[in-house]
Amino acid sequence: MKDVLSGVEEKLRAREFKFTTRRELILKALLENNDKHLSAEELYNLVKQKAPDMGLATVYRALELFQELDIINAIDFGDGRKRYEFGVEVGKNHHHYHFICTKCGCINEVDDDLTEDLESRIGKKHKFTITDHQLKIFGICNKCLASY
Amino acid sequence: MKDVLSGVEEKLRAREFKFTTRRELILKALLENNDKHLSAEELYNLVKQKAPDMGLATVYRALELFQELDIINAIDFGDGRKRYEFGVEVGKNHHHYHFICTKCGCINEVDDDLTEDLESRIGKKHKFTITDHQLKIFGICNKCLASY
DNA sequence: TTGGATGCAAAGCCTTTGCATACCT
DNA sequence: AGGTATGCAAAGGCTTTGCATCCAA
Repeated sequence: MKDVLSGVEEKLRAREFKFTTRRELILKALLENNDKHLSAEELYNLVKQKAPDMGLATVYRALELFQELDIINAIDFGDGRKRYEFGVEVGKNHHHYHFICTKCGCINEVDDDLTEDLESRIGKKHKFTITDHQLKIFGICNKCLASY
Repeated sequence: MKDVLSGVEEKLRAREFKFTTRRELILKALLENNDKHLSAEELYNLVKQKAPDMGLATVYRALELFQELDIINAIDFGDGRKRYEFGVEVGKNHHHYHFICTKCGCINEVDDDLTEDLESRIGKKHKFTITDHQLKIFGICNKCLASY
């Protein structure tokens, strides 16, 4: 976690952005909830507990900046808002996918090397220059299945 | 194309929805641009040429209905609006993915059986009940590569 | 000190909704 | 005839932006 923080700090400074208290708070909240795929507003509510005068716009601006620096990615799970997760460079397993229950809407992140060579095979076959991929699996989660 | 139209008509009638002229026009425009991943507004502009008094709300309502009947799927390519493509039941190759150029934003749909057994392997491994999947590949398209 | 960062409120953009009217069955 | 479908305009929800103020370097 410390590594990530100082890594981001470096990245910011390298492009003459400032490593402010607000940005650090936002980053920490993201780190502590890495698995939850927070939306901007959820993140805002979390950070507001530690900095009650935080503005929602600041959260949006920080998220935009972090995306630009390839620190986080935005994903749309179909609920009309963007959700965020850390990118490959920040220790996120590149080979994971999201299992989305179409019944209750829950999102499970799964690490699985089944997708490991998919990207390279696709790259070779089609001569694409691939930088990343994103896989969503839709279905019914075990909890919902059990409640039938 | 005729098959799809009458198939949808059946689906609508089965649930006591009406197969109206407007819905048919919208469906046809979707079919004729199957590969373009139209947004609601793009679709609206197309259909408006044939029915100038068409309202944007009608397009949205038709798209919502078609989704509910599993005729089309909504996808977010990161440009802040939903885009639509036909679902598996309407002749769409289940094993395709989208290649999205992070430089120019172009979207290429690729049919490729490399993903064919991925779903079933994941299903077996994790005991999920899978109904569908969605794969996005990000990178630089050939056109952008060439212009460096 | 100085330009970027932030809070607040307003504006933007895509999408949904209410209501009166028009249309399909 | 009766209820669904539609057009129009207003409202909603998420996100971005303008501006004055504040803060990191």
